[in-house]
Amino acid sequence: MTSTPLSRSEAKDQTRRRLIRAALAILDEAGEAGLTTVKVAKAAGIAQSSFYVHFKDMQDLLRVLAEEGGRRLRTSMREARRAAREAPGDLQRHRDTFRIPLEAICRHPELLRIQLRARHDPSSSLRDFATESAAAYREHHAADLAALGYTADDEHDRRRLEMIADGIDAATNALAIGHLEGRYPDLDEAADILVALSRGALRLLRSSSGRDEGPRD
Amino acid sequence: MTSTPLSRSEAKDQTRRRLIRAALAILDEAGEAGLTTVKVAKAAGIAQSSFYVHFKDMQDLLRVLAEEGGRRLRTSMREARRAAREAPGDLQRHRDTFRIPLEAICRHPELLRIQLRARHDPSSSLRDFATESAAAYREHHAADLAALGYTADDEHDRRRLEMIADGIDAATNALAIGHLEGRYPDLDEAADILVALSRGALRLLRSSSGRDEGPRD
DNA sequence: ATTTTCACCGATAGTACTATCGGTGAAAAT
DNA sequence: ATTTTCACCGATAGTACTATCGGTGAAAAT
Repeated sequence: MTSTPLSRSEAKDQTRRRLIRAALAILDEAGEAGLTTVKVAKAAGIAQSSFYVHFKDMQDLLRVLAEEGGRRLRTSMREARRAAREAPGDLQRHRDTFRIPLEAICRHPELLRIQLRARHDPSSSLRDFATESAAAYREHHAADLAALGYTADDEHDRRRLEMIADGIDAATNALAIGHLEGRYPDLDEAADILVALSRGALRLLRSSSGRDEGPRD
Repeated sequence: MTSTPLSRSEAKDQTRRRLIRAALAILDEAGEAGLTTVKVAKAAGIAQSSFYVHFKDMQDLLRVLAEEGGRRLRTSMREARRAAREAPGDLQRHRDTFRIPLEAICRHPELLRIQLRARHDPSSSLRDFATESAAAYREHHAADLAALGYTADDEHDRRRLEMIADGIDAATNALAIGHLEGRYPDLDEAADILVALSRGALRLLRSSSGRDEGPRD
């Protein structure tokens, strides 16, 4: 009701944000194939041709979405890891290590869905982004494990760490999606499963490392 | 050079198979968005309009591909489980339980890729098929675990079994894809990781079941 | 031998979308 | 007060694809 008189650049910026928000929603609901300048512009309340005032073409918008989404996800995950480090007990800490990423995914499920889809779609403009994003997350997870004291001495060990990180990440995504689909109502249960999975894998590393300096889990 | 004179129906059947084969290849290379009657017909060596002699529309072809792919995957997996049951030793048996599905995936990677893609793509005609397929595989895996003697008495236990199956399946897919991408050259290493992951999870079940009749792993 | 069937063809109308262009009015600059 | 800028508009040419239609010749049926 209190209509603020917007400057021209403020108004343009608002329109741009409306376009991005509309695009994310359409991407989530209709997929990349359903994302057209017609739909995005209409959902944002402007003419189709005005789309080009804000973006060079659809590819350009997708690039922006990828950056935006990547930034959001990275922020979520960074917070998750920080929170996990600061958590109190040992079991609770370990559980939180998985619970918090699960929650981060569930907070913006469309970002994961869009990434998972693009990851295996050769026609997707977001494919490279999704691939790099998955690699970064996997390698970061592996580095975390190495930092916890698990062996990463030679090529073979490092590859094992990476495979474990990869497997756990995939399981995390699968359980988060199951939760979103209503199959696993309790995220704590899901976190417990992930704790158990990772314990099994880490036991493998410790037992084969020869020296027993691996951390308690 | 010895040209067999084909009957009309034989020739039609060959054309149909060429269309299906071409469609699978295009689907794998260009995604569902790149799958058009123009490309499929051209790749199969017929006129675009002749596509409609064999299929009502693209949707119809996709339905056939889904059935075909599902049949192939089910056959692969059934063989895998049978072979795993018949394998000799205990460790080797357990490793094979995972190695064989990994190999099955790597034999027809396009089927997995197509399924993974469709699974999260709301615009995909194959989405329902992919969802059902994933559910069937997950539930079958969970039933296998239950048959091995792990508790599945109440709702909670059954859900845990399903989550474990879900997580392991996701990890299996992730490692198979990593292998195909050249990151994990040795499938045995990947199988070992999966064995370790599943051991951790199954330990969880046994320890909480109260009774110690769970199988050795 | 004659007729019928049908897999395939080229042409084409219809649909959906992209991206450009000239115009407009209000904000911003002068 | 006047000029310039520019976010947005409607119209439209261009592109890619779908799906139908009438025609053709060889296989199949009679």
